[in-house]
Amino acid sequence: MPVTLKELAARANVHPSTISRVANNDPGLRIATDTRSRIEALLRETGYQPNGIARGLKLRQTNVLAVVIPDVTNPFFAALFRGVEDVAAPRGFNVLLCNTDGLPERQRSHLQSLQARRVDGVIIASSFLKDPSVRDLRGQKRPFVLVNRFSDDGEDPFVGSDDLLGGQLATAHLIDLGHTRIGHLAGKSTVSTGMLRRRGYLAAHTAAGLAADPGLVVEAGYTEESGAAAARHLLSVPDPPTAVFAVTDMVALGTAEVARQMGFRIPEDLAIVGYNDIPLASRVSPGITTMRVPIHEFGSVAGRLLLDQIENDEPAQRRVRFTPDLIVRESTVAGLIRSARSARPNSSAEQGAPR
Amino acid sequence: MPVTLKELAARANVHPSTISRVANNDPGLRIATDTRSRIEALLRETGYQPNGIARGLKLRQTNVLAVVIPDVTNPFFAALFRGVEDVAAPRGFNVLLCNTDGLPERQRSHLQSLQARRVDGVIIASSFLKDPSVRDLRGQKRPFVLVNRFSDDGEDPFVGSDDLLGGQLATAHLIDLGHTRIGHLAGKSTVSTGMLRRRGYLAAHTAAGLAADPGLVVEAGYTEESGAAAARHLLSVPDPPTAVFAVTDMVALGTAEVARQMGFRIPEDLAIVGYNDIPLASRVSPGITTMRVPIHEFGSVAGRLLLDQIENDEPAQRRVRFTPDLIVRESTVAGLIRSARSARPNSSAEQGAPR
DNA sequence: TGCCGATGAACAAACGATTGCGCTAGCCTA
DNA sequence: TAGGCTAGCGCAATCGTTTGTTCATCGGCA
Repeated sequence: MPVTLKELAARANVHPSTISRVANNDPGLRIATDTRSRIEALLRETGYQPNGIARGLKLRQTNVLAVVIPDVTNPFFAALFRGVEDVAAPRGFNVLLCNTDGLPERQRSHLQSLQARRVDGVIIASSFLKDPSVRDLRGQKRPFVLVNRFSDDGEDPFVGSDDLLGGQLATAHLIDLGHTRIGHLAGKSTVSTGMLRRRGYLAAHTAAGLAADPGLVVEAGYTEESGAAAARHLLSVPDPPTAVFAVTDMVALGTAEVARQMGFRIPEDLAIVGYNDIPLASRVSPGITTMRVPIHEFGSVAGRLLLDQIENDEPAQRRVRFTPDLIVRESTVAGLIRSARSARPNSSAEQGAPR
Repeated sequence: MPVTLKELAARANVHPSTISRVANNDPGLRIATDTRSRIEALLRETGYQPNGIARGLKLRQTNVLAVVIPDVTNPFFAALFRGVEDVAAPRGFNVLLCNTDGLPERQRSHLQSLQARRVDGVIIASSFLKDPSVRDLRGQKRPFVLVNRFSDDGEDPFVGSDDLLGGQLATAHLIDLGHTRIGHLAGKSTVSTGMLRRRGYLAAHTAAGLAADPGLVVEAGYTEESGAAAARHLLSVPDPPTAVFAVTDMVALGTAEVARQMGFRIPEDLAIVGYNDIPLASRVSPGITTMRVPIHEFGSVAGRLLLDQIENDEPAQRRVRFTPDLIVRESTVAGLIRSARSARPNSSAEQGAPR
């Protein structure tokens, strides 16, 4: 059992409050030098660590953040989390990780538990456009930041990419390559990324004077498995598309796998574009053309936004949106020179800037 | 600000303790039915949630676990974490995630912070053979479980694979293929996995009556980058090996990349075996031959061991070791039929059993 | 009527820290 | 020598729960 203030006080023949002030380096504390050194010696000797629970109760601050994501085994969310922890740890915050598997019910129960725990702030990367959980959160005083997906078109603090533009650029790339029958393995229409990227897909068609075939848009979810299932469906229609824009790289990977199984050559029979540029996208063969977003930065910026809210006690309703960059690989263009430089994320590449 | 017991008590004209007992469904509580229903209505109406901090202070239990790993963007550790959370969440525990990047100093500071926070238990996957942090942990009363790496040959609760056997099987596979000059991109000798897999590598040589060339063993760390650097080194010697056993799949991936750059064909000029069978191993081309271990189960078993310790308040000094399975892919054997079945993790495959 | 046992709920002491305020010396000054 | 100032600490309330104990009331029974 760790030592308490009371025990130390007994050993030093002073009142607990005195120890507390010395340990916390209370500015403006008037204390005799010998008393202070006696106490400091005791603190060192015992390695006293204040009980964080008691401290939290008194100070109404836990120094704990929480990150709520669909699934940390998805590399996108793992990188996101690192971004958060990298800014939180140096500031003395620990971070809880909650996986929802995309289930609203699990998200709700996690958020409820986090509320009971009185975490100081929450970062949510699993929100829906209409999300009771987010609405509850707004009602509480608890600071939060949405990442990647926003909710309700609200004015909540948010960090993510310009998904409308991203969807448009991805699709325009396929149009530029001469494709006219372009499919879309869409995200859920209940999720902002799904809605906006799909809208971008349509906008690119309009801008090019092309008519998008509604039959070529199928909802594919966000996992590799659901993507594969949707792709199997899409590629089985009588007149299949010659190219697809997948809402995420994971969906693109599932698609590539299914396409290969069905005898499509990539990119000759089917060109594929993904989204996010997760590390996997550049490692598989063929490399997946994708929209690069600064994933780690999503996390670190969101973390900073959250910590500023917490420490300055201000609403800080900022919204940060990064512009995604098209990264062209072999899944859309055959015969690319696959050098390390072009195939792997390149740190000197131009990153989208907040605007 | 959430509602407190005291406020509810005022509204219901009863003492806070009465509310508490009703909320907690205190068995053996004698209470008038109308009082009870009045309180229950109030609880429902206000959606009362006890303050977890205050609760934790009183009950000396936080219902928080912590997982300490090198880096969650490494898919191995991400899967491990999921295993933990999947058993912790249903039991009402939240899980803190701490990344150390393999630095003892960061591990120490994390563990100190976790101690201050009074987490109920810790799972460590980043321990060293001689690890002051682990020794400190033994000194505390705080339950913990080591995963993947153990420490000090101690009797700490542990979940991992039989690394000696794994190293032996991996190397024997290369010997079986006819290789006689086999390199080893070793883990750190300060880490149990590094030490044992290297020992297994040597044992396989001995068993086959082969002499291992000490010049072909280089320490490669655990990241792709450090693995690549070590591989560059190893492959530059005058008489380079025709095969290597890499301590992890990440190191194997770095090796493959470097080998390709240096003009080695895989597996014709250089065969590569990894360890862990992370999802990436089956997705890259050529697929990486590796030793499969049940990663998710590492986490879930460790979580269960830890929770049992916490809830039953017993030491539960169990050690669980899984036997790894050799998964052969194209990085050691050319011309394999790359079907989905053989290239992707197969859930019906025989998993190593605890022994 | 008087006593006893249930019954129903209040009381109060924790848990371990933080912090505004009050108290007691000692010293200086007038 | 009395009064006041200040340095150096102690006091005690507080954060929100939990839980052993006590207390009042009431009905029943002798």
